[in-house]
Amino acid sequence: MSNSEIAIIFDELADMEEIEGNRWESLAYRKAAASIRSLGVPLETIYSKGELRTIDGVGSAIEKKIIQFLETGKVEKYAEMKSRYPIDFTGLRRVQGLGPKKIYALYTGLGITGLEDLKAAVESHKIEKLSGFGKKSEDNIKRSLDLIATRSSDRLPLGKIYYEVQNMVEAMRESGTVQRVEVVGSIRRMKETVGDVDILAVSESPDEALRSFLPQKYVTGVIASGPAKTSVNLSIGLNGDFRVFSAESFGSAMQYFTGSKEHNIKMRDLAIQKGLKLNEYGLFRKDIPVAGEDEEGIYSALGLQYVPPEMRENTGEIEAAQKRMLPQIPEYVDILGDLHVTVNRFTPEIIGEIVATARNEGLKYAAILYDGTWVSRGSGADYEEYKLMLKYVDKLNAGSEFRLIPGIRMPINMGIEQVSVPPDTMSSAYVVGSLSVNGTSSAYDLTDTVLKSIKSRWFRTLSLSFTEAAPDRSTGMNYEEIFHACAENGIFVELSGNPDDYGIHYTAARAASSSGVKFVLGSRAALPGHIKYIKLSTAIARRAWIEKSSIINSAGYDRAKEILQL
DNA sequence: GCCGTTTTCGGCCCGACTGTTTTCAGTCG
Repeated sequence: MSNSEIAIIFDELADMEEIEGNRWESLAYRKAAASIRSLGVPLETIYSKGELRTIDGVGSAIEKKIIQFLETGKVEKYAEMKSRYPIDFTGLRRVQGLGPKKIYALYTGLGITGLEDLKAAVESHKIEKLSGFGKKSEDNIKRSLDLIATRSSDRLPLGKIYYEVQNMVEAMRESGTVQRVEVVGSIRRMKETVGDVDILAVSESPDEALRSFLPQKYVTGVIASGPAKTSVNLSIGLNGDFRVFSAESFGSAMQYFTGSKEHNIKMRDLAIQKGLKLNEYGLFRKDIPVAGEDEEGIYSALGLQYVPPEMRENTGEIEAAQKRMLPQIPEYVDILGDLHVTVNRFTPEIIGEIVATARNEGLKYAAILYDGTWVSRGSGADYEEYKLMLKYVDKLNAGSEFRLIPGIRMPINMGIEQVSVPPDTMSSAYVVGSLSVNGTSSAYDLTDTVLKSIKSRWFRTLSLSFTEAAPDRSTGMNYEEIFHACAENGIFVELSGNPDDYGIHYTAARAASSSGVKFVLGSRAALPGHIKYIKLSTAIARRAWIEKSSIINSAGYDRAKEILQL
């Protein structure tokens, strides 16, 4: 029973209430669903502490439904409504342009209950004859269905598109037809998954700008085009929204389109309380602009500390900013080293490439982790190679400002008792204990394995990775207990934003910050070219509200070595 | 259905765009 399961139930309740015209109930369910999705802890845990009502958007009625779900696996009201609307809302809402009302119209008019029915109706051209729909609607539905068929999720991992989007924006800047271009939306917030690409530009002639500055090589189709906005299909597999604003409004436009939606609702509410009005064009008293040119001015005019984009999820950041108590999260330039670069084979060429790439990323040091599974095989060849690597690193470090920290990565389900190398090798190397969670083991077993290994203290840093790309890594593992054990035993926890290898979710990391645990950031680069993912790892720390002082890599090489006890 | 530093009742973000029902509802962010 995961949080996302119950979030889906509330989202569908929202859809059904909307069909029945109960707008506010719908809004309430929608809000509760979003809140539950952004929790870092299982609802069970919150329930067992009797704290369900502390969740934003959960009142007495929704609390009852959550309890009912946790205790019986069902929600009565949902079952009752669903019997009247036997429709796969979750599936059908993936289709662009279909909301609750249109889905209901498709159901009553054509008996469509899911994506399969919809596809059949499109193929037999029944949609265009349906009242409220037309030829264009049918074409749009068909296009969206084709897109859905090519992928399992409507969102892509940030790391899979981040760097291409940067290139695209760079091309726009070079086009010279606009004065300024910025990426906003979930990419600016560095959300783990991205549903679309939002880009803003400054130009005095918006019409012309919208026509001319889109780099053709990235655009595969146009969805909508108005005087202030153009929506397109991008070659990277997502839709892109481009908007043009004047310089006076650019800050408020950035603020508005960076989101999140929930953060903005709270911001507007705050503005109203102060007798102001906030929209994408500025912050106004009556109709006189108070702020809007830059984001800082808007936050400041509302009596808030500046909130970094990564924290804008309405999970307490506005309240903290009012009290000027936002944590000191690290800036991207504060991270001086990458503490997880994978080395499967040692050659001077590979090491040279790692050093060159890391320097290029602005780093001062990197930990190169040799795959330690050779230990269990007890074979000598790899151990000899590892020793060669140590010697080579010593030589390299002596003559360079850039430093390497040699280390070993060991699977943690392989205890220290199986380690057959001399103990001094283990104690002099930076040892990372890793566990890859594939979703087949039970949550209890996993928690137990991890706790046991933490207590045996044979590694310095815990590195968890997940082959399941579930958005909340809802394995049911007891992160709270794991992080507390880490803090108690002086073990660090690794955060990684590598898109090929899901690390600990930011919500789990944030929930753990009260345990006092310290964090290590790593790119988990398997190839030198992936060292750039250290930026995505930093983003996770920022989203998790982790203080710069709790991150080992924000220290320089000498201090970091000291902390790692090397 | 939720929520409260003017409220326990009466509000609840708001503007852009599309397509179709020729004046606006539905969807999106």
